[in-house]
Amino acid sequence: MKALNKKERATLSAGDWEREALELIAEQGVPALAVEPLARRMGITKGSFYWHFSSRESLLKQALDRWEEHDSRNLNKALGAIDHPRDRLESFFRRIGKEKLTHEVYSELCAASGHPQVEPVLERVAERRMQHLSAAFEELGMEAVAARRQARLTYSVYLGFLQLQKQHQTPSLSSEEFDAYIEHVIDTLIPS
Amino acid sequence: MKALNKKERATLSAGDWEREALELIAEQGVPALAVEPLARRMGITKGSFYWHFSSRESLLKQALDRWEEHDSRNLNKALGAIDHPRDRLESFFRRIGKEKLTHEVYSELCAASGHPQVEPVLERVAERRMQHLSAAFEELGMEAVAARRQARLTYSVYLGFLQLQKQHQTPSLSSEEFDAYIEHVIDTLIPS
DNA sequence: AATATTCCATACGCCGGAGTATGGTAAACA
DNA sequence: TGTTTACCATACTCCGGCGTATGGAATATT
Repeated sequence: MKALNKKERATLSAGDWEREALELIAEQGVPALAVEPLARRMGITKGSFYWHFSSRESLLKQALDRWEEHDSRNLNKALGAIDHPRDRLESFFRRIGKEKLTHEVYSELCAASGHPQVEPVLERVAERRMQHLSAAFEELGMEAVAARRQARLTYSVYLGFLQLQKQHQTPSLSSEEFDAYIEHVIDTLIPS
Repeated sequence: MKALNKKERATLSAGDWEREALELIAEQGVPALAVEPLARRMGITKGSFYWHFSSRESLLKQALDRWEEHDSRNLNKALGAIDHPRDRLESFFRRIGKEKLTHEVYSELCAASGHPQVEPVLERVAERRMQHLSAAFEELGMEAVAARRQARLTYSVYLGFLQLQKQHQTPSLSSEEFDAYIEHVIDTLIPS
């Protein structure tokens, strides 16, 4: 009865709030991140929240920081281990299916790209990722400028896919049509 | 003094409200579409609004209808006149620079793709446009399934470009780099 | 054991937008 | 000219989120 597993903590930490905030963002978007609804969702009141955070803004900032760092580490871990650049690029697309929460959050952040807190995060993340893509294309023998263009194009495809996914206009992630599409995308964008 | 040009109408119509609503959406997004701010922006009070519309929801519906129809006519007018499918596809991308308001609205609609009123509009519009693209690719000799895939890919590039544009991570529309990028996109996506 | 600190609940005031009610004014109409 | 009718202003109520204040319970500290 008094055993506190990590689901029924006796007390909450700031990290708990941040994690829940990210889940809420993933589900309902940045504008839906409100203190009282979030508290209700956690079965608690905002009296707790304002002990851990000074404002809604500060929660958003912390949560975004956490997400960005997590995403950054993820990018290096996933792509840093792959030697051949072609495999790295391929993995970039195939990984859309995995890391669901992270991608959902990113998708919602894109939808809130006007928000002053969100904007700089989006810029840095996109820049980092395109840098990775660009480097891979250079390793495949492309000129710097051409590689950068190809990286932008490739990243656009990724962003467009996320958008179509939110509109339910994309084949199911577990269908053969999805695999065929990915195949097609890779063939089109990645030089052999 | 009593000459009523179309800027200083003696009285407002529902259409006026819809047009202003679309401009506001283009500037600040769907969530920013609120009755009182919109009224203030028009130098009037909401007493007028609730005479023309029953609710905020109904304004949004009407405005979206207007936009969708305008966009649909636009699509046919712009692409229907072009004979060769390659030119048609090329024009599809080059037209991003023109029709600024329409594209800005669309961009904001994409950002609000979760909204129940917006969702069906987005679905229909994307479907219509991809249909056009798909048809053009078929005319260029592709199989139906392949053309459809290529259309989805092409449209994803378009959507991704809009997203990057909102994040200010795209070359200026009037730069040579922009032209070069478009060129690159066309070369990559459109079979010669 | 007494005190202090940590964490949370409750109750407030403030603000901004939605929608309603009611009244006013000017143009159209009879 | 008197009276509708169309259009708009003003003044409300209601609601939901933000942030504050204050008090209570549990845990740690001395």
